[in-house]
Amino acid sequence: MHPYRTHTCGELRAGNVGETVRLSGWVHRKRDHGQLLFVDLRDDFGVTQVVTDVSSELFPEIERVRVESVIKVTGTVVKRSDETINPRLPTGEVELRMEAFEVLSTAAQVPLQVNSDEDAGEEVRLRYRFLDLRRERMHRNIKLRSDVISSIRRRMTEQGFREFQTPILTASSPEGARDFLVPSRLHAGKFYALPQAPQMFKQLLMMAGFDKYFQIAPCFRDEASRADRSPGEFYQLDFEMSFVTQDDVFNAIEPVLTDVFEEFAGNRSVTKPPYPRIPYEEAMLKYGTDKPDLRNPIEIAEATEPFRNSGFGIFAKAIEKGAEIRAIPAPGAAARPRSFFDKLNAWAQNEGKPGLGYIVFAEGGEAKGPIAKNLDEHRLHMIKEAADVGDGDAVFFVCDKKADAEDFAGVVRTRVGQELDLIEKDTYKFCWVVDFPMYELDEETGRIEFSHNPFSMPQGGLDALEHEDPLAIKATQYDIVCNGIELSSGAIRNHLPEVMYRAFGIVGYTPEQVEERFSGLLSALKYGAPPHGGCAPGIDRIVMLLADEPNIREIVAFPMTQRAEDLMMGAPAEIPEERLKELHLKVALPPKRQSQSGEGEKKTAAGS
RNA sequence: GGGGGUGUAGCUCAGUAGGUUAGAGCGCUGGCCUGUCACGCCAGAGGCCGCGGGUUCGAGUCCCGUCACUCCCGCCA
Repeated sequence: MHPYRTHTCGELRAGNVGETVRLSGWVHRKRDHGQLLFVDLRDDFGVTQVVTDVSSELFPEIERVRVESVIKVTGTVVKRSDETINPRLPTGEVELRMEAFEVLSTAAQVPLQVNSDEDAGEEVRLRYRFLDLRRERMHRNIKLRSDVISSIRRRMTEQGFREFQTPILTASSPEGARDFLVPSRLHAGKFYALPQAPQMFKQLLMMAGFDKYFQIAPCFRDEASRADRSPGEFYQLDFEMSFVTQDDVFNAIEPVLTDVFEEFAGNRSVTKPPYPRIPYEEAMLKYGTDKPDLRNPIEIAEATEPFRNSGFGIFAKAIEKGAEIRAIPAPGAAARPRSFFDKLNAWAQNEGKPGLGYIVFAEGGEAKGPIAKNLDEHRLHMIKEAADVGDGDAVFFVCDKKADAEDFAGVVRTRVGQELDLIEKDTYKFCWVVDFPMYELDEETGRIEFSHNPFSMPQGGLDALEHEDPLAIKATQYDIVCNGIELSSGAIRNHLPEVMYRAFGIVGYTPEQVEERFSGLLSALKYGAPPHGGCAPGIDRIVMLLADEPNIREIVAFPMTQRAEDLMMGAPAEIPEERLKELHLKVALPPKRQSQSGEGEKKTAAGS
């Protein structure tokens, strides 16, 4: 017999009755009746009930075993009597009558209850992550993550993509987020950087003639975290393809995403290819964001004209000064009481806005509300047309400078959708946002900057860069959005050095500076580069959506805290003076923080 | 860098208007219990009320500072 187990804890069925078997696992729960004792034995695969009573000489011994200890049990599989079958357990038709047992590892009193759904504090969960991960929900999430990644790998390979590794120790990238730096022992005063993404390397693989690349790529960025953005590191399904148009990229990834989502979505529906493609400008107008949540059916409308020179002075004057009006339809809201509109108005004021104007189009055809009486029939009709509403609906209005009006209209759209319970449930709605602007104006400096990825191919190429208003030029760049969450950014890359020089010239780089900063990429472009493009959907966010978790830590096995500390391993940590010396480093702490590390606050699980 | 929330027993939380000895559930320890599956019943131990300062006759409670966890803004090409 195997020294640890003949079966797993999720395996035994009525068909095994009579067999002598051995199980190993954690003591999930104990029910001690004094003369009779049950142990729920748990492993990765399930739970099996073990039973013994006072007739066994081992009885006093197993009574003393604490939960979460690891034991091995040998015994006979017996059928449970009809009234003692547990239908909630796959193994619930049988139980293991204990004949021998051995404690393989004893557990101290646990700082969080593994066998309970009760929420535990974040700090305790992270400090004792190995216990937290034993709990059912986390265990399920991490297994889901593993399965999702396997499925993605298989599907990408089936699509003709080949998986590559790219360096972890690389050079600092001059654009974008803050890098994590690694000091070099061999090169005094020099540093490696951890990659923010394998962007350059995947492009270089294209230039090396590998047709289709992908990687479940670790990415490192030293930026602040959010609920949907883990501090420090995260993973992308990074892929790139040669000789492709934007449509080819979409056609390659859409079936992978839809199939992966359908595989793990349970009874939730998933957008089928082709996904809707929404130009950036349209997304900002209709949804007030560049990551529209299409589960919300409300579409914002432009409604400046009906208010121009109208009797509603506040809006009319603002329009004179360049403001625009956005109308947010509220289908069916005419039946709502006055308090509904007052509540939303108060909410808007709480958000720092002057208020939230509205018109109610009552069932009888009458237009009500503080704004309506200032507008004539014709203007009211124009609003109905623009916002595509009829009697029984209401419309909210936002009036501000274009960008601010768009932004807040988007917030109102979400809020109204929630209030009216219009958000579709149990569905994954994908779309592409396309035609991002290549450049934008920095409001503070008045200078033109890249608005997203500087290595995207500008639409219209060199000709557009030379002859068009930079702010009107679109990039061949696109985002995948699912349920209002940005999964990915991608682009058809700029593979032409002369276009690169020109594109960077517009934001003020001399050709020499471009040469200096991107020498690796540029030199590769000069020896025959295929037109290429790709994308990099975030693995963590995909798993988050599939696991239906609101926080990214719930689908990462060993996440750091919001302030990018690992409470279990105690990272980051100070290092001994000799190591600093070896690395040619001197630490110069800011004066204020110099001696704040004591206080016993840094204890780790291992040390306590 | 800025704003909000939280911090009380091993864990999750309650704690009234600033007033006697700070409570509950789970866990833990001991006792009883032969069909439970969140077993049940009885008893007990367990507290730097995050930390430091202040106001007050008196602070878990009010004020100031600080630390930790967290959410948001900035940031994330």
